Amino acid sequence: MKTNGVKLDERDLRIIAILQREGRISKSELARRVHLSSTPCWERLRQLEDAGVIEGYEARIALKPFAPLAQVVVTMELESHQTEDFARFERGIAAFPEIYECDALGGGIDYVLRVLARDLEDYQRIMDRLLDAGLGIRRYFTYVVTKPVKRTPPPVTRLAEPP
Amino acid sequence: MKTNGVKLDERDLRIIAILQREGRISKSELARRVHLSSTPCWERLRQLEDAGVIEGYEARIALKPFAPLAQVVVTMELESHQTEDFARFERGIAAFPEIYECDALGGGIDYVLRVLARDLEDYQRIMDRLLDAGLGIRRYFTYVVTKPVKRTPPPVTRLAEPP
DNA sequence: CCTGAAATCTATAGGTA
DNA sequence: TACCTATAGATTTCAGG
Repeated sequence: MKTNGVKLDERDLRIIAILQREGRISKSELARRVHLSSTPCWERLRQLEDAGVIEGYEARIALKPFAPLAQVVVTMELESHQTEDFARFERGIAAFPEIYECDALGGGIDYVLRVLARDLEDYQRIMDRLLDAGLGIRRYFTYVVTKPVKRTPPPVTRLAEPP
Repeated sequence: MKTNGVKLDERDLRIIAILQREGRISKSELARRVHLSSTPCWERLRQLEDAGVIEGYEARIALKPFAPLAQVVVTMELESHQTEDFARFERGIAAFPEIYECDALGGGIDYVLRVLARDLEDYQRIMDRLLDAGLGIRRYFTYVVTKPVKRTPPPVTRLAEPP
């Protein structure tokens, strides 16, 4: 994947903004929206995909039909902060499909994770397994999601706009 | 949107799992993968969309090409916890496109947000505007994302599997 | 960046178990 | 009800200007 030196012009940004919200729009409709005929639009799209700017496409699935469920935000602190400690932890959580998001943070918390479980008992079982996995976790805090409030695609195209 | 009383069988779950990772797969290829001819597969897909199980489709965009940028996780506590206080806050953040995720939490933190900014100065300007918006914010903590570690679609289909 | 056209896909009609 | 085949029309992809 090569993403350096990619020049994104207005049209590329518009293509990106549209696909962030309508990932399954037809290519001909997309071309219409950005005022191009289908070939050049298609070529831009292919380049954006090949360059890794567009990483992939995902269906967004409602959680409601899968209820009951527990969506949990977890903050974590490691015992020790050597490079290898972080690496071990990060390798470790890869093996937990229930942990579907994880970011390393600066500022007093080492990691924030998201866990999807059937209920809190299931969540606790997952965490017990995680703690038993020897990943050097010092402590963690559990916050159950009580209500999803807002969710949009990351507003990346704003970053390219004038302040 | 009606999502109650939706019965999801093995094939629906398989369709969902595939579309979570390959949102732009063609319907004929999808049918092949779930061992159906295109018509019944197409009908299932339409029902999943109409029932709101599939909420939409999104392109996943790499952040790297938009660097420099600052991705920030923010935890928030409100001054007061009446229904109207939460409602005002939630209405308020809707007006901030830079805040692209927000969940209400149980357990000592009221909300966790994600903010995408150009840099930390830009982030601070956004937070200043937010604090000036009169949303009843008592205090907040800032955690800069130093490294995205893991990200998969929410593993919803696991919820329907036997423990 | 365009046109044009073959290959492929989509959406529907009509039929079987 | 759930699946199948067949097919017209739309879309995608690519060659050539």
